[in-house]
Amino acid sequence: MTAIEELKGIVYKSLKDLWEYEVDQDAILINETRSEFEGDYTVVVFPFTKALRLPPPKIAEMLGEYLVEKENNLIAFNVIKGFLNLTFSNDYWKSSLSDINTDKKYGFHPANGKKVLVEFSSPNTNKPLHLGHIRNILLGWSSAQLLEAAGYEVVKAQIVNDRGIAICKSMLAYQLFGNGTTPEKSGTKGDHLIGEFYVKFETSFKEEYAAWQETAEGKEIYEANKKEGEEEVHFYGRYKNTYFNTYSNLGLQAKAMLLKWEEADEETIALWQRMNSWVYEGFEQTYKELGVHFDHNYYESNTYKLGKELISDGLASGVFYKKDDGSIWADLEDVGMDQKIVLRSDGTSVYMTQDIGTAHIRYEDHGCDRMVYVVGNEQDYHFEALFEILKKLDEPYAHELFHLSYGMVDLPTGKMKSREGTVVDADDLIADVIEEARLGSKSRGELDNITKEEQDEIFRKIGLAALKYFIIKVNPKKRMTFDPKESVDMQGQTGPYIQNAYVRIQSILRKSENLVEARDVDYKELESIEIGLIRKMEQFSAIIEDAAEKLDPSNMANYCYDLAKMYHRFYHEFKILSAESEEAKQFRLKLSEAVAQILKTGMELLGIEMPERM
RNA sequence: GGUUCCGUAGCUCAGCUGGAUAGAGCAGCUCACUUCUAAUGAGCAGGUCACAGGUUCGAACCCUGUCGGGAUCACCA
Repeated sequence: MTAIEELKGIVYKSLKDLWEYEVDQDAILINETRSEFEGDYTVVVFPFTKALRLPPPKIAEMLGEYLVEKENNLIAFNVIKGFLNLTFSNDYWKSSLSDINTDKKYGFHPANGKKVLVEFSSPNTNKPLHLGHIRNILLGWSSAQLLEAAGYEVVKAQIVNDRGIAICKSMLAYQLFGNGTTPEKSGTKGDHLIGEFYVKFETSFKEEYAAWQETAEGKEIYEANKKEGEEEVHFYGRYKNTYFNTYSNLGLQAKAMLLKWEEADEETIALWQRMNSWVYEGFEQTYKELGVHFDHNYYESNTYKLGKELISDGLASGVFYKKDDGSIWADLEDVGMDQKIVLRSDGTSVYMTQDIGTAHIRYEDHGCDRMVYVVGNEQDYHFEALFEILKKLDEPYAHELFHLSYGMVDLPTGKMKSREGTVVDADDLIADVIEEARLGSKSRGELDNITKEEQDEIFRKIGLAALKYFIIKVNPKKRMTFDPKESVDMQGQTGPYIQNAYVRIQSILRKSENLVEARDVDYKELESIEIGLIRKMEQFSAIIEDAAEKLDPSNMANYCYDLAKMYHRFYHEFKILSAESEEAKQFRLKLSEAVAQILKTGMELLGIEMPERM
């Protein structure tokens, strides 16, 4: 229970005692008192005026008197208009600080007996991870951590899109141009190697298409199918898919390969497994660098058939209907959407088919009360439809599904486009920020007398903190601009800034000894910033709850920054080891220790590690 | 065009279920290291919260409309 919640209960009871007024709990609003006023917490009494038929200042005055008289922890109040500012006793703050010091899991919520599955990352196996995946992974990971801290049992899952035409393109290009190379032979990370062949396919296809456009057949098609006044460039751009499916030699081969794959052709499967295994090795390395892992991997190649059974069940029970051409559809018009295809006329599965099957099997595997899908907002409509379909299918978990929909990541130069080669590669980005951290640290010389291994570990922590914080601090649902220059910044509102507050505290704690419990320290006159820090820390639990509930880690990121900022200011203004008295020193050491603890646990929930020095 | 998300300082972002004079960082200009880590702190400057109405004691926040931007509306994922 947080201080504010506790206070709410007291106000509720007081209103009843004083005026026999049973207020709606939600109507009680309590904030931290703004710094320009005297007091710690502020009760807003405007909402009570109507029921009590008294002017706001009068209510505040009476309530204030009553509270101060009744509550030992409250020692003073003042009223400004409809705001009742309450001041707490020093003993209260010291005891609150001790509560933090003695509970390593301060702010974490007890288990609530519910299980939630969080799906994130969900890569395709035909190319390496990029900046967009990083936002996804960081959001998924930190949301999972926050949910766990909020009392849930959490399963972290990814669905690997390991089959389909895309991977066949890479496979074909490898057969045609690969000369039997491997990650070892080429010295290229597995996922990057496969990505190269994917690109190779695309460029070859483009050449083939361009040549075809010059042929008699190409011209003929253009003349016959162009729209009124349509230029060649525009027409051929639009026609690309049709060309791939009907005329392209490479397209034909890729599709043949997909067919062979579906027929479980031995040679094709062997190649597919071999190439995918390279990709997984590559992904694994990137995940490790990012400090994330999964409890359960699902593979599209294993689950895509499961959906089909559910579709035929749904067809039998009238949830779906079949068109004349054999394709199967869901009618969602009763919930304000349109018709959605769930199975192609040739009986092969679409994205939706697979997702229906995956949701089902996950529930069978884990019995989750909830499932969270971390997927970009370009798929908002798809998930809305999926959730509706699962409801119609009467799936038991269907009402507890959430799409953590996040905005695209733009570059200062505009959108990331793989076709234009403006995609920021995840591994490159990680290497860059670590290098930047190394340069910054070297110029400071603070780490000169520790081993190279220890240094490297610290550079990694600092660099990744910069990168991760830069992305996580932004509200997930917002589209964000990723400026590579700013992402390696280590000053101001950044990960390293927060780490620095922690490191400063560790440095002090290394030089101190014999810490005494804060509540036993005979320290009388707490500074307002000292109280401010404790007040801030008291919110930690509420921030965890809020961030978990809203699936919004940026909440926690901003909180950690606020706390670090306040500590930096405190650090500058007051001496700790050479404080004016032994009592002040003891108190401030405990205060610093608590701040370090909250910063560390808070940042860990975001997947950001703290170095002991920097 | 339908649906949906967004619009806050030059730039990147906070701003709680509506609460006191809208906050940070970056960039710019000052200042503070013989001192517990200056990856820091203090200060200056910077705003028609896209616009117009409405709801109310009170609106950046809620409602309606307008303008601007993104996404989506595939037998793609």
